[in-house]
Amino acid sequence: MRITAGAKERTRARILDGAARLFREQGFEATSTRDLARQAEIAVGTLFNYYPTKEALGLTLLGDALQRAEAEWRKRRRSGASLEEELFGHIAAGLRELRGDRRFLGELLDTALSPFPSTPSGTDPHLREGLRSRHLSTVNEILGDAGHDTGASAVTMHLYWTLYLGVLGFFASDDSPNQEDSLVFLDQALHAFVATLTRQESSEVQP
Amino acid sequence: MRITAGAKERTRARILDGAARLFREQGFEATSTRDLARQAEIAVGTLFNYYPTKEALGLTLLGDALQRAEAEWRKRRRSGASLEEELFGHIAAGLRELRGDRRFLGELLDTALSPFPSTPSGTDPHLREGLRSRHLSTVNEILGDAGHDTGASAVTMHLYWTLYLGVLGFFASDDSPNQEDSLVFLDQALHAFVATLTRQESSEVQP
DNA sequence: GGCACAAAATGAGCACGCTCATTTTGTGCT
DNA sequence: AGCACAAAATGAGCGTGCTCATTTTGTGCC
Repeated sequence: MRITAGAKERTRARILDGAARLFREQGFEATSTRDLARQAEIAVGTLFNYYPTKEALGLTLLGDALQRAEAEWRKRRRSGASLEEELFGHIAAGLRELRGDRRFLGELLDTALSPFPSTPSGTDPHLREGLRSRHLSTVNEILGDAGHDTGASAVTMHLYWTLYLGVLGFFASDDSPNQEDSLVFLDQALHAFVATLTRQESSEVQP
Repeated sequence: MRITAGAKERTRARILDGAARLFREQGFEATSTRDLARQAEIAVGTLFNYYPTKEALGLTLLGDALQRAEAEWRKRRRSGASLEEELFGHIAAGLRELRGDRRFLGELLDTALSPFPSTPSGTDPHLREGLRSRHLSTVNEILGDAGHDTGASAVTMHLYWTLYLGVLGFFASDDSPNQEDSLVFLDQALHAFVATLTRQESSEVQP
């Protein structure tokens, strides 16, 4: 049972590594679950014993990358930055980490990361919601540090998430050598967000 | 040949009507192409002679609705409104028209209407780009009427489109009886857009 | 009516993501 | 070693969206 557990971990790693390779090389749609199974040297059925859907596998890869990015960002974080600069730093760290996965990031954005829980189809809501809430809780932390309301209204956080996904989408399709356009877009999106945020709060106080 | 052309139009109408019914009743994903063919009393192959993909059929339905909405909006339009009010009126007209299609609108947003031309998979880019450019050209018209730069930067228009899709997504998942929440979100999104727009333009003039 | 011929309709068949009844494997006990 | 038994692996098979070689239909001409 002990040794078996180790073997399971090794299989899981083989799946993850193989999927990362294939998704990067061929894209998400172009990689079939049969391909993924062959690459990990297992049967299709086994693949689905480890990850409930192909999408879940893709989202796991992205989620891992974003988690590494956040850890890195927390290490390098310095105090004294403005709200916009803080948000910029956090998001930019994520983009840096996702650089190699740009291609299939774009494909997953369209199918799996819609801003709203509407999608009645496949998409495991756990992973998507996990990504979303992990990101938003860090954003709330940043807002709090900058002296803003934490737990801003649901509508406001939806607006943030919409803009964040827009940034990711732009990033995924940005052909400029150093993703400079993405950073311009990010800057613009953040300004838009902060502008409405401050308007919300000032109109809250005076009736 | 004359009579045949009429028959083709009638078949096309049967497909469209049937699809509208089924998509509304069961949703987009839950309606199979076999269902669509049966409803129109044709074979699957024939269905694909009329529309290249199931998605194209869905997008045609949405596009038609938006076109009706725009015509209606132009009729009722009154001069003297602010930029934000104008944009609000235009978008709200679209939402009104799409009210009955909210359900499958949400499903299509996720798969077919991504803000960027990244999607390498199926999705006929013609229809998506058609929807996008038709909407954006009206927005540019409104911007021009309000004395702003027409043909704003690509980045700015991407920001607009991101926000617009966010509004549609929110709308599609808004359970409030009169979509009041959607209008709140729309208002907030538009304020965000106009705030960055005016910042862009003021920083353009003074170096 | 019969013929020629393009346009349109057809449905068997493909690859896909995913399922699930069956088989194989690894372990503890005797 | 042999047995019992749960956990894991397996791949044939299902319902998708979509294709394409073949058949059917509608028309103009004799």
